Amino acid sequence: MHTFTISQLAEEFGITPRAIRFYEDEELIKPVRQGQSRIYSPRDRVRLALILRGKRVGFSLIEIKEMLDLYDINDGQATQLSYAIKKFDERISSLERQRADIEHALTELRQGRARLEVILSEKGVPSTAPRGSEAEHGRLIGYAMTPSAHD
Amino acid sequence: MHTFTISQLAEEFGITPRAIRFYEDEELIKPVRQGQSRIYSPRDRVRLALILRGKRVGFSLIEIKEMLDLYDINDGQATQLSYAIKKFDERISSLERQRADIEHALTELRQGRARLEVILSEKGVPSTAPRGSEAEHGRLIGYAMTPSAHD
DNA sequence: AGCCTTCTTGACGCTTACGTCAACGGAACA
DNA sequence: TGTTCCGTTGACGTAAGCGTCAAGAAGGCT
Repeated sequence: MHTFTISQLAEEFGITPRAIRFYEDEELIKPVRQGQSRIYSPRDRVRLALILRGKRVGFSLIEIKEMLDLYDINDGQATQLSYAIKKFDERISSLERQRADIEHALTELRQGRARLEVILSEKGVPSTAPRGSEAEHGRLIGYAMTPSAHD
Repeated sequence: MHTFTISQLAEEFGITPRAIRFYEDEELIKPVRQGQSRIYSPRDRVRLALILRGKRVGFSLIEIKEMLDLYDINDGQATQLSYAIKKFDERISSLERQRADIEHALTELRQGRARLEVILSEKGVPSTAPRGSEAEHGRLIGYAMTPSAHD
């Protein structure tokens, strides 16, 4: 079966071996040992990909560990399963909210960009190609924005 | 005009005064002073909301500060405007990617949840109401997942 | 045998985003 | 006047997520 060294994975994912060892310290991966060297299986590689994806969407390593542990459950008791489902639901809600936040931020950024384009072209320098919608005048986003972002 | 104290804003947004003062140290907000006390305007309040939204979507305080500074530009030079547009584009790309990651994660979480439901009901305990799609058998996500999450 | 490269295990350092005292300053109220 | 609440400014502490040496083992090349 195909295996990987730590630096192979590090290069493939654009991280350092140090980071990967750290994930092992935190018990997110457990590669087998050949002598004292670490040997990573395809399964370990997938876990690493999941770790990095988790990080990108804003999870802490501890949260990622919890989720990976949940992924590994396939013989749990009913109570454990219910707990897992609850965890998943929490995670889903959190992510849905994060997605909504990102939509908001994207809308604002696109408007801001359009506004900048207008100012720029008004100065007689039609440079960068426009990317989104039309723009209006007035101040850049800012105070007009609806402060709907409470917790 | 309506103003706010630090603890009013802290309570409204579910954070501590300490955090708000920290944002001031990092120059993300600049409330006026009445004697030695801080007085927050509605504008400051909106900035605070933007800071928290930025945090939720994974930006660092420094990045948030940069963006807030960009929002404040309305008389910049052409070169500065171009730079700002570039920054916006980078931000937009980053956010679009993050959104895609979240979509992936959500899909996987929903599948995982469905799988857990199946296992649970097979055990004869039809408890929680299903939330999304159908489910299949086999291992929970895990190794079967396409490791497409590279950088 | 000597050297290079890649791996290992500590161990300390650093940044971010605050928490947590400590000590003090005013307004308000009995 | 004393106490009780806000508020303030340091200053130090902390958790997360690694970076960065340091020092050594282990294999391969010449």
